Amino acid sequence: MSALFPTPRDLKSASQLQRELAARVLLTGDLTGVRKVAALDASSRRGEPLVAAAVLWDLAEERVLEVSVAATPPEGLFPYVPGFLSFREAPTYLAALAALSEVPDLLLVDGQGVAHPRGLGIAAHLGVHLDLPSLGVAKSLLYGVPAGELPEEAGSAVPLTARSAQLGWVYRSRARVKPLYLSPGHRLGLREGLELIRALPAPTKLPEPLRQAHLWAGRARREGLRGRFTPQRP
DNA sequence: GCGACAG
DNA sequence: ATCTTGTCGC
Repeated sequence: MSALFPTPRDLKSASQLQRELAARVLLTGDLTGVRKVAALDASSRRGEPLVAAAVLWDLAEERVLEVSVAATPPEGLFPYVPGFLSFREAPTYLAALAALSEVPDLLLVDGQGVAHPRGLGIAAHLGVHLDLPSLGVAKSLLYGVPAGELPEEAGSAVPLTARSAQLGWVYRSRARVKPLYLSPGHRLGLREGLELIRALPAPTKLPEPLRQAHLWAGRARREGLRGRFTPQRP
């Protein structure tokens, strides 16, 4: 169920590993058969466990099916270094995913997909590791250049580019809010990634599944919650 | 050498 | 990521 997630001993070997895994990334794939997505987010404070939440979301019914929470003690955490986020957060995400009652069809991850200096943001890393389609949804830019001005209207998007190639999209989920940075992680096309995000409800800047994951991770950290939860059906 | 830098 | 009061607006 859960294979090894290698933790490099330094940033040199970490970069090497990223380049190797980036070569396995597949940037094609559509949404056929994608019914349930798992949204992942984490919450942490210095000196405390890092808490991750996985929210299983039903695309057709537009609702949370279940939530799982996992944590990793501070001693076992890779430090946060820009460009190496997956080594810090992915192990806890894998634990949260393993605690779900079923395997999702696609991962929605808070962070970059292939819009990364070495082509392996956390969404791409998780996608390749689990061999699952994945999409990165970041709240700020790490790598790449927006191709032009982003219109103020909700739903607008402009390509996110680097070295004359498109890596993802700068996307406006709501009018007059800061944009999101989308990039496929694995087994998903650029257009399909945008299509998926546009199909998700977005009452706020973040698409609802990710907003729920954010809320659960924060609440779980503050209240010490762990395990699996099944929200009441309306 | 300098600036940038997901969460 | 987290900390943190008030404030503006529906």
